[in-house]
Amino acid sequence: MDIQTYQNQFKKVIQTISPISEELWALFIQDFEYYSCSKGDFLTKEGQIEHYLYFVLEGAQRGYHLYKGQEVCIAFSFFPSFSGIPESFISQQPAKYYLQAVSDSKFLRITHHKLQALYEQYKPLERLGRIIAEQVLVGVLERQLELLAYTAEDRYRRLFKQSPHIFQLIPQKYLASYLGMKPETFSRMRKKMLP
Amino acid sequence: MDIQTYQNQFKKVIQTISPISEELWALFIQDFEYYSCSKGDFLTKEGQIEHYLYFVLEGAQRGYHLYKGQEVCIAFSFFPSFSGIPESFISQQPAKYYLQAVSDSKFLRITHHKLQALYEQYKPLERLGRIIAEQVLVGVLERQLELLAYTAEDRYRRLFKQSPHIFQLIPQKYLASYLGMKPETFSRMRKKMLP
DNA sequence: TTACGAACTTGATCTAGATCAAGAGAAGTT
DNA sequence: AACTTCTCTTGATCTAGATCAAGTTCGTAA
Repeated sequence: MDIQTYQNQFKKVIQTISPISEELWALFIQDFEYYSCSKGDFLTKEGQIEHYLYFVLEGAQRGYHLYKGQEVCIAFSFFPSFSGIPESFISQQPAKYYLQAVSDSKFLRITHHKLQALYEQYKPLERLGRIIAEQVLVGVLERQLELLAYTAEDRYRRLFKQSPHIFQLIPQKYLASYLGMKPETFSRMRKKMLP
Repeated sequence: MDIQTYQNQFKKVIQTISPISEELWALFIQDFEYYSCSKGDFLTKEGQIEHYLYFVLEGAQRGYHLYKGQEVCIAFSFFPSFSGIPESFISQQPAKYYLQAVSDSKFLRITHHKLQALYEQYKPLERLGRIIAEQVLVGVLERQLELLAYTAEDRYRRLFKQSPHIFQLIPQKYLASYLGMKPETFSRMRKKMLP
C-alpha cells in the first residue's frame, strides 16, 4: 500500500476521535513521518526517552517490563491504534520498559517536540490530544480493574471474548504474561476452555 | 476554613499543572460549587453516571468495585488531588464502581456539562484538561505495572515507602484490597516489616 | 462509662497457580 | 531436507496467599 492510502486510513481514525478541518489535517499530517521495522526490532528500550508517538499501520507490537529477570507484557498495539510508551512520551522521562515489534511493522509517527508545537498553535489539536489521552485513560482504568478484581481464569475468558483476534496475532507466552500468568497456566486454561 | 481560602488552595494546584490568566481563573472557578459530605456517604454509586469532577479540600475517599460479593478498592483520593469516577465522567456511561467518603469530606466540584462548555470556549482550559488527563494516565500506568509485575510483598513495601501517610488515613482492610491481598495477609506483612 | 459492632491479629488449613522437568511441535537458518 | 532453536503441552510437585476460625483491640454511640 502507498503512503497516501495509509494517510487516509489514519485520517479516518482521527476524524472519528475529534474532527478537524481539511487545512488543519494537512498541517497535522505534514509533521508525521513514515517508519517501518522488522519483527524483533526495538522501537524503544528501557532507560531511553520515548521521542515518538506512533500510529500503527501494519504489524503488532508489545510493551514489556523486565522484573527480576522476567518479562512482563504491559500492552499490545496494532492497526488502527496508537503505539509508543505513553508514560515516557508524556513525561519525557526514561522509559521503564521495552517496545518491540512482534511482527514486521509500519507506522506513521510524530516527535514529541512537533506535537507540542502543534498543541501550542491549534486549539482543535489540543482538543484531539485531550480526547486521545482521555480515551487511553478509560482503557487503562478498565484493565486495572480486571487485574485487581478478576481471577486468572476470568481474565482469560474476558480476553478471549473481547479480543479473539489477538490469539492469532500474539504468541501465547506474551499473552500469558499480559494476563499475569505463566505460559503453562495459559496452556492449561486453553485446553480447559476450548473443546 | 472559608471558601476563599479553599479556592486559593485549588488555584495554586491548577497553576502548577498549567498556568492560566487571572481573568480565566475567575471564569473557571465560578463554575465550581462547594460540596461536603459525611463519612460513609456515597458520592456516586455503581450504575449511576458520574456528573462531577471533584477537587478534594478535606477528607479521604475510596473508589471500589463489587465483584462476586467482594469489595475491591481501585483508588483513593485526598487533598490536593482530584476525585470522582474518571471512566464514567469521561465517557458519561454508567459507573462500574462506588465512590465513598472514608472520612468527612469537603470538595469543589464542577459538572461535566459546564466543564465541556469551558473546554469549547477557552484553549488554555482545553490544555489544562489535556495535561490533567495525561498526568492521571501516567499514574494509572505506573500502578498497572505494579499490579502485573510485583508480588504482594513488593507492592506492600512500595506503598509503605511512597505513601506512608496513607496508613494513617485509610483503614487497613481497604489498603489490603487496594494492593490486591486479603486483610489477613496485609496484617502479616505489617508484622513482618515493622519491628 | 459501659456496651456493641467493626476492625485488626494470629493460628491452622487449603488451593490456585508457580515451578520444575521433559517431550512434542513449529519456525527459522544453512 | 536436516539442524537448531524457540514455543507449546503435559505431568509432578511446591508455595504464596486465601480461607476458615477464634480471639483481641478499637471506635462510636448511648
